[in-house]
Amino acid sequence: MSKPDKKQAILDTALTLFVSQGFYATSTASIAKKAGVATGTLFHHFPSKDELMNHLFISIKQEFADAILTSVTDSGNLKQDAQHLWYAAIQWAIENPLKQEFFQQYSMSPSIPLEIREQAMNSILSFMGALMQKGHALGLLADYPLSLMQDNCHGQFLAATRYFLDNPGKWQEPTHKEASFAMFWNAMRTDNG
Amino acid sequence: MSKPDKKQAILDTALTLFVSQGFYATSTASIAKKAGVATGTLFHHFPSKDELMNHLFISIKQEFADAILTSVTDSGNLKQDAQHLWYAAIQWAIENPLKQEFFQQYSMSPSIPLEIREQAMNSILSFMGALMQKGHALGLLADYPLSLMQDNCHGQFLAATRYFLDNPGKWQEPTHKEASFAMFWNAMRTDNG
Amino acid sequence: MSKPDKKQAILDTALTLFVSQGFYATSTASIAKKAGVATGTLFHHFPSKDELMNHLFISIKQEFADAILTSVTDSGNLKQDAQHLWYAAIQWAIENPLKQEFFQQYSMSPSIPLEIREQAMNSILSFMGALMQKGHALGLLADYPLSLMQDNCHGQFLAATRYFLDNPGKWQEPTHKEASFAMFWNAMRTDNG
Amino acid sequence: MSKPDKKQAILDTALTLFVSQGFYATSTASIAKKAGVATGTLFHHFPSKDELMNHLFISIKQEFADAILTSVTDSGNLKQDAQHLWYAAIQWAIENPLKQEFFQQYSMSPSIPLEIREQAMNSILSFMGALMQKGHALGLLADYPLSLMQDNCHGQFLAATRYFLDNPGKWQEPTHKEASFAMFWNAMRTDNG
DNA sequence: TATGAATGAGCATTCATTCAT
DNA sequence: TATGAATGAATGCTCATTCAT
Repeated sequence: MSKPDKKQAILDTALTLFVSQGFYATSTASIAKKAGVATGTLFHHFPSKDELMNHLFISIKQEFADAILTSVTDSGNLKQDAQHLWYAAIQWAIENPLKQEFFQQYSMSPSIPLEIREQAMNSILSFMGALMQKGHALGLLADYPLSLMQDNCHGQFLAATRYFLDNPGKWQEPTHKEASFAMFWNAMRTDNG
Repeated sequence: MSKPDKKQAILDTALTLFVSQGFYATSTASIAKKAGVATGTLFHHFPSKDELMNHLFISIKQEFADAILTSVTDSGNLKQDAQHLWYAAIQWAIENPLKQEFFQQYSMSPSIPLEIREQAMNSILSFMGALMQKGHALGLLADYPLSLMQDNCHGQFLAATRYFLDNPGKWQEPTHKEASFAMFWNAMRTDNG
Repeated sequence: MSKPDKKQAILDTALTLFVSQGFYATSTASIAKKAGVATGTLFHHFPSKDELMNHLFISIKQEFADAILTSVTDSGNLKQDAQHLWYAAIQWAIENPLKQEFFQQYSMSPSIPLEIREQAMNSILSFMGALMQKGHALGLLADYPLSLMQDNCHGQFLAATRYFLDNPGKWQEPTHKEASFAMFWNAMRTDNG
Repeated sequence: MSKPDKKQAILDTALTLFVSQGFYATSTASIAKKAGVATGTLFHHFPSKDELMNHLFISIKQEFADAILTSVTDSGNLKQDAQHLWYAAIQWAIENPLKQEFFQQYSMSPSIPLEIREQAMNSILSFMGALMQKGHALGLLADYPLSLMQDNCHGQFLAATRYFLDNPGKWQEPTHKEASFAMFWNAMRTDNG
């Protein structure tokens, strides 16, 4: 308690402020102040404001990836596995609203170098890609171009989390929860799926 | 008479620079210089950099809304009408890549006041809402919560344009074009749809 | 009425704004706007903002000088003549509060070139000087250094108008009115005065 | 340890430049440059140019108030005490010509918020008020309205310092020095005074 | 590791003034 | 005489970053 890990305090504060005010509207001085450290301290831990941002982006993406990877199941029923994953992903978003908001805001923003953003996306999407190919092979998923499907998948995920973030409580209602997965699954399945 | 229309030059340049460098990384001086006007001229036409941004956002949204409204058909076949609209929307995005990119970047960005963003979104989404209710009534569209469907719709649209913008040429290939609509439609249809 | 003399409108507006906001805080654009003319029009009538200010300063001083000169009497009783003048001067200030305020603010301000200010002061003070010498000669006024007396005179005048401007209504009360002259006169008189 | 006291350098330079060029004609850049610090340093110590000005105004007023309060005597002879004070006040002005000039220029200027100016004036004038009431009680001072007397007092003080500042050397001449007090005293005394 | 005063390039914005109509 | 769009130098202020302690 006497040493509340200043580095972590900086990261937490930066996350909050970047989300609520935007990257450019948040000065390093304000982060330091709100985190209870001196301005110089921020630069001891992160070489620059940009690096702080990148660090945040990468570690949040990693946290998310870890969370859903843990939830991967292999029941032999692809649809059930997909549903399990879909729910786990949205669950994470709802439990980590700040981080999800961060993701929504900065996944497409020029505030983060394209290289970093792509790296983060790929590690998640490639994982989805594997699942899709499995679905193709089983004849459960339609034979659409793979990367189109990935982008669609990502788009639906962002839309769903946006919806449940903006309408807290709806996630508890099975109607809404199940509808979100139904749309996701129907978009890609074949008539067999 | 010569009407060099400096105001339009400023808007065009701002659009290009905001998209390629981001809002904050683009100085008003650089906009003026590239547009061939004096710095003061920018502020003669727009009270502030923020207002210039808002003006851009609102007018581009309007342009888009106008473009798809023109494409509305009523053939008696809802699916065909929806397809027509879907293609028209993506067509517009492909023909106006800069404006579409602008939309992708700033639809969720704190660089634009929430109020302005919501206003822009609503005018488009409410229009989709009407179509969906019609689909519900005809038993063609699944009975999911309306605003969840709207968000999903928007998410798929963003994903599709992202895909076709990043992969120019794919739009010419019927496979991709049709697949994009198929996913969109299947996400929402009933077994009758 | 159809031609409300734009030049005069500019002067009137400038006076009001210079007094209420200060010279530097008043833009030529705001003067023009409030006067109901175009920005260019101001510069047709006055070569520059500074010249407009100088014009204002000189003409107001002239107006004041004219007003008190008109009130000069020669009753053979110097004290009565002085009182008459003192009352006339303060009366003018009370009837022209905007112009008096202008004087208070700019008589010492670097917003107006020293040369202009001195010229304006001298024409009034030299007139006072003549009166004082007369008083000396008659043995009614003390034999203090002349320019010290002039400065004192000016200082008391500014203080008195400040007081009556800040406390409107007091001028109607003989106690206050007479006290103001009494102080003025007693400051300079001899025991015979 | 070397303590270059940059803050003081900024204050000193600002005082000099505000007096010689005026507040608006003095850029923050020029203050910083002449003070030998970076532009940012000025804003590190003062949140804005206006606050720098206010700080200057308030601290100079305080310095003056301190100086004359130190000179207060109570000999039992009110006139002598008043003379002592009058001389001390003018003495301070002559020893601090820059600060006195600053006072003359900005005591009535809209460059400083009315609130700040009044606060500064009151702390000094209320002190004078106490003396005057004592004079009334003793029958030495005329029974004029108190605030009229205060304003008169202030006006004579400004006029006197103006005179001795513009005519350096005269302060050494007893004639002038004594005349300045005589006018001041006679303006307010009764025949007993 | 931590501090915070100091830096100075960079930015949005203002505004007196000009000039083609 | 009147207009108001256009100009661009000048200004107050911000902020990421450095460094002596």
